[in-house]
Amino acid sequence: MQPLQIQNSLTRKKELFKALNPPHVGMYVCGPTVYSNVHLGNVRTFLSFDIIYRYLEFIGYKVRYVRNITDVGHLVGDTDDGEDKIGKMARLQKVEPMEIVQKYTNDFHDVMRVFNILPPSIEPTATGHIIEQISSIEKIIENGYAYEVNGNVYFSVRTFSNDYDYGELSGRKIDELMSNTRDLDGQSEKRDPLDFALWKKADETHLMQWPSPWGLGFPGWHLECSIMSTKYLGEKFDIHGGGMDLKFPHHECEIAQNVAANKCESPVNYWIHGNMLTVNGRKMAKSEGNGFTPEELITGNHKLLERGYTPMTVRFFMLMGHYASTLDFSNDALIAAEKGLSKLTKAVELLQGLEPTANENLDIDVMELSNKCYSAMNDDFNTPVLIANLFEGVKWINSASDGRIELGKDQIELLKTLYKGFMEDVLGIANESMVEDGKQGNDDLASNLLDLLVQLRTDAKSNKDYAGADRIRNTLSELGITVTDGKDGSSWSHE
RNA sequence: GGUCCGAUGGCCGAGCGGCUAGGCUCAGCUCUGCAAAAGCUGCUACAGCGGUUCGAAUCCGCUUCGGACCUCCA
Repeated sequence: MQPLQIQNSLTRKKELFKALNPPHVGMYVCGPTVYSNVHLGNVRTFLSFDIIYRYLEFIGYKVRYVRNITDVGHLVGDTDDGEDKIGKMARLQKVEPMEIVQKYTNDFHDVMRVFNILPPSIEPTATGHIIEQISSIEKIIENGYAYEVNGNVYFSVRTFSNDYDYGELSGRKIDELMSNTRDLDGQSEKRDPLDFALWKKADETHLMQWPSPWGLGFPGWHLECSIMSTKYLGEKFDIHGGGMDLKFPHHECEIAQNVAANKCESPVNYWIHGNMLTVNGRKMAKSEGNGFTPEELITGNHKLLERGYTPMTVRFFMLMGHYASTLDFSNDALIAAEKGLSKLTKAVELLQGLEPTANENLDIDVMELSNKCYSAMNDDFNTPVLIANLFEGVKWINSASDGRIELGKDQIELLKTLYKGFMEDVLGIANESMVEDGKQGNDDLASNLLDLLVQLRTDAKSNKDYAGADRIRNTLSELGITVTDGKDGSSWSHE
């Protein structure tokens, strides 16, 4: 097994990864609240954990990857008296809450597929685990860390912090939190402003409600993740991930709930937080109005976009930065990524047709490059360094293809293994034409015609009819077909 | 106000005590009928000011600027 180092948010240190029960790994990632379309910032987080999932599998772990769908309990606004997000959308659109849930779950899945983000092993929903949440609340009350008021149940942060460490993940001190608590309305029921809701009473108008020992109501937002991670991964598991913005209070509350319910130690060994996607230096967020959807990005139909970009370009762009750093979105950066990706994929295509020479090239050490690729990923999933390494190999492939250097059979085979493994399996860079081009099937005729045109142009060239040759190339170029002369003749490609 | 991050060449973005990633852009060259592609070469940067060290983009302090969290957010 590779010596994998992970930056652990809990300890704020880079640590050697040790699975609790190798080769099995349990990983939980906070999924979306399905009340609206996901935007690109959301995609970045799920992409980051897609890479982590892929790499763990790649180096031989069997990962049970749980990523939830939040379909109830996430409230709108500042206080615990806010409306449920799903319920609000249902009311506004005059549909059933479950229609909202279904619609945006579908959208989420579509987006994940377009970006080649793998589905998790289990994708549980909050509404599917109401019973478990209720029994967990009962346990927390029984253990003395929660109390009921008028059909609402609150977690007592103060009581909990007398026995355990509240704030270990986010580095908060409970007294500082106290002094910084804002004065909000609607918190009179709570014994302490820091307390948070485990169960909320539903009034008659509330669209989503379930019976409970405390009357009709619905579960608090933080609870579902505690429940579902425990249910599918156990009281103690390996990795918990999510966006940086969930660290506090969401993840902190999750830990507290787990500990309070099970009287156990900290439930997660490695916490991993993905950083934000920014626009002009500011976090992309719905509230900022600077977020855009994957569809807007692909079509280019947005005021911040000069034109559209393919999903793979976006995926590659995001992987050129480290998951734990903020990444700033810009047209220039996307264009750079687009060109870089094209260079990389072309080289990989060339690699497939490379003819080996009799002897290995002693100046080129493919094994060393391969080791460098592993090292990069072992160092906290450093995809930018991995990509830099992959570009090293691109030079060899292109040079070999141009006949400037020679590569032996073993070297070519090793390169193929390397690019298949790291490009496809780890980075998840799929062949774009295969992903987007469903219409390729009926292109046989066009393809044959193009071959003919390129042949005609080659004939023209050998007759030194350069004007004719250029006319064919220019006309095709206007149609989006690029004709390229190589040492083995001319070829065409379609953007 | 509190807590915590960050400031790297024309742009994006790694590195986090010595060995000066990578991509994109730009310029020159090679190849080519011309292009394109590819290859080679060049543009040799680490916010500012102090300090520690034989040696600092990397460690420490201060200053300036930016951001995140503290409230829903991936």
